Amino acid sequence: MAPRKKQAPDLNTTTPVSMADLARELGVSMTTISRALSDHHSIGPAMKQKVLKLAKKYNYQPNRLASALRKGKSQLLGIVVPYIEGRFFPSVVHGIETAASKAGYNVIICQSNEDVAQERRNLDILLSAQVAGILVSLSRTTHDFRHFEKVRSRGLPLVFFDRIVEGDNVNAVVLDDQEGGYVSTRHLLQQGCRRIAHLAGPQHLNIYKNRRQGYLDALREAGLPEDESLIHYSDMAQGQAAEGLRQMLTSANPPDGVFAAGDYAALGALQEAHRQGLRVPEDIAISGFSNETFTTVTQPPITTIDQRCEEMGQAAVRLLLELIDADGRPFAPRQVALRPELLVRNSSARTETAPTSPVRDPAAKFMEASAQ
Amino acid sequence: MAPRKKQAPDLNTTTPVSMADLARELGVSMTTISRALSDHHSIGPAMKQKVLKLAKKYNYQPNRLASALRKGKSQLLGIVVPYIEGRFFPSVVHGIETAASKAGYNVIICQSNEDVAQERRNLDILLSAQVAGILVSLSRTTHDFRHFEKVRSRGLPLVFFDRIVEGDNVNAVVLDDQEGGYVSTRHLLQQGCRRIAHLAGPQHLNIYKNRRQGYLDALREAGLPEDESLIHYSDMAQGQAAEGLRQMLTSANPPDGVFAAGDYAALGALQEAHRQGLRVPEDIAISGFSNETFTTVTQPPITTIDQRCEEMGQAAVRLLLELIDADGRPFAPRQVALRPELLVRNSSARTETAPTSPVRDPAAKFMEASAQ
DNA sequence: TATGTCGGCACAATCGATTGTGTAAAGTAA
DNA sequence: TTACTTTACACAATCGATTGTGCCGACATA
Repeated sequence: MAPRKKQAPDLNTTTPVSMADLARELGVSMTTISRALSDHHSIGPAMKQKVLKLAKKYNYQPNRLASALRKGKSQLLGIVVPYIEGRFFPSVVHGIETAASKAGYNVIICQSNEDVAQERRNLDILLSAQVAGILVSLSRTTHDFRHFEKVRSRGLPLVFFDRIVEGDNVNAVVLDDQEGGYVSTRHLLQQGCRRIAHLAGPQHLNIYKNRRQGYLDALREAGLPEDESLIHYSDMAQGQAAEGLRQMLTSANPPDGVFAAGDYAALGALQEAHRQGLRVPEDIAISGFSNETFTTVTQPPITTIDQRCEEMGQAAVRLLLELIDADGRPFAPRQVALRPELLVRNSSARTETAPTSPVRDPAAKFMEASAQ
Repeated sequence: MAPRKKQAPDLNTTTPVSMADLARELGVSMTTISRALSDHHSIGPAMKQKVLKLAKKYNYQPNRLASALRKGKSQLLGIVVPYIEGRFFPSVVHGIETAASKAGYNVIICQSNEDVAQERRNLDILLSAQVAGILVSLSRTTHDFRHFEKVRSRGLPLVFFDRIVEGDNVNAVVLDDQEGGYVSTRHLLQQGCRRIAHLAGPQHLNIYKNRRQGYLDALREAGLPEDESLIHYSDMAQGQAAEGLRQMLTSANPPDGVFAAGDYAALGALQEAHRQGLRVPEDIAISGFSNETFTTVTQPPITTIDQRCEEMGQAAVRLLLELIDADGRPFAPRQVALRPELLVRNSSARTETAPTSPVRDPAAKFMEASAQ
């Protein structure tokens, strides 16, 4: 029935030592061991020392399962992301894991693969794993949010990041996309651009809508008119963006700057500009969005917006830990908006004295380690 | 003492239903519930139906902690990687998570940050979390492997991937780097190159040593001499590689092809070739290694070797699951070497009829979703 | 009818750690 | 010295699920 204790089943495998083993060895109760290890006041210093020493000697490792079962809470955080690929999500996960482990938590990670059903299953799994909190970035197919009600009804801390449930009764961390569009466009204006095109993304997605709004804000602030003929809508693919720019360049009054809502679109624009024999940034300045790795290796490197991936992960964990610490006490939901960071590179820097890009080159870290 | 049951502590939070609740409701023992849910033969079909129905009605979720505690094994796999950044590790993790969840396991992920001490701590954490198995890619600073002995002594399945402990008494999955160097070089030969330079990496790292060996194998097979003046050693940074190629191009007998052991080096070579006014691939063909995202967006796109990141993750999980299923029974350690995949792109494809690159463009998947 | 077999379910121990309460002995105050 | 507090530890229940064994009734066999 019970696995035989202290008896190697096969070869030289060892069963880990438990508190009971320590207690037996010292001739005290398990209570004493447990409290000594957690530095409880009701245990004398002498006894504490003895226990600590023995634990070290036997290399005692507490069984987290047992502890979590008894306490009703594990030291695990759950993450649900659409996928772990590309540049964005891995970086956020990196930030999450780093912040979590610093706080003594470990993370169990799930992918929804952009599928609501799997997102639902993932939540169930995390619930049954008794995680202490959950971090979620929604799948694209999630339009019904009832499965999160189950999490809330358990009183389990829940924080959304990047792809969030809109509303002010949720805890969430996002990038301020509007600000990103604004600073990008303002930068192009500062470089002397007066007719700035915008390669816009699908407007039913908030991120693209907000980036466009930021673009418009900057134009208005500069006293420039909103000109729909300078805005090209696409799904942000390289080729489509290039085609969009090509059309605008044939007009009587072509643009002298491009704010692309995504780096692939910016790349398409850059290639199209080259095809048209335009100099970048002298004839046309270009900026993108997302700080994809390749933006540093194009000729010229592309000015872009860094999305603060790691900071987003860290901020999400901070918020989640606050919720955990609140432990069910009333907590006013909070939405955090991270300030995007403009990385000025040569695709837009016309003046020698243009602010140089801070060292946040995502590639730098891996150049010498390109083979992992 | 015990958290009050069935009593909302605060607002409208609910405690999950347990087997005991179901048992009470049906007036049967917990044994019956447990066995009915696990389809045990000693439970009648009628009772099974009743239990299943009630479980569904109350949305019963088994407490995995309790189950794992009792059974001594959880449904969790542990991953230890140096970091979750760049292109390689996230993709492998993606493959791991996908394969694991398909098999009913979830993964808890740890970063060593290239630090042995943290790698050690991570192992301890995973042990105390009672994971069913561990997947490891070594940190760069790991030269002492004793901490893995603890894992083995617990009889816990252990599989290394990519950065492995050398030897034939470990289970491991790697890319066949030598094969990668071989097929790359052979491809360049097929394109008509006769003086192929090699931008090599640090030879104390196995991956670079093996890539170089594959390069030499292909040359020998083609009856070409080994020429050290055509090999430039560096740490694979873009600038260093460019400088290396520049020197070779000034020689009396310049190369007409370049096999770079890394994509950043290949990029440096490409840029240098352009600076020298050379046409790529007509005057000089270039191929890289790793299939970094940017290789598809350069002009021309760079031929490279895909490292089968996802397949590596999946293969590692398959091996780990075999070990888990073996459950301590003798198992002959196995080392799996994945066949690299050559992606022919225009930096090396001289003929129109050159084999076109299969659709494994890492960027394609995210082009339309560049904003995550 | 007596014995044997099997299906169907309950008892109770168990995994390992936590914790409210009980209870001695030691220390302090009056 | 008596009463009271503090110190230091043990008892035992508990978290929720699993499982070897025992038991009872039903049915089959001789």
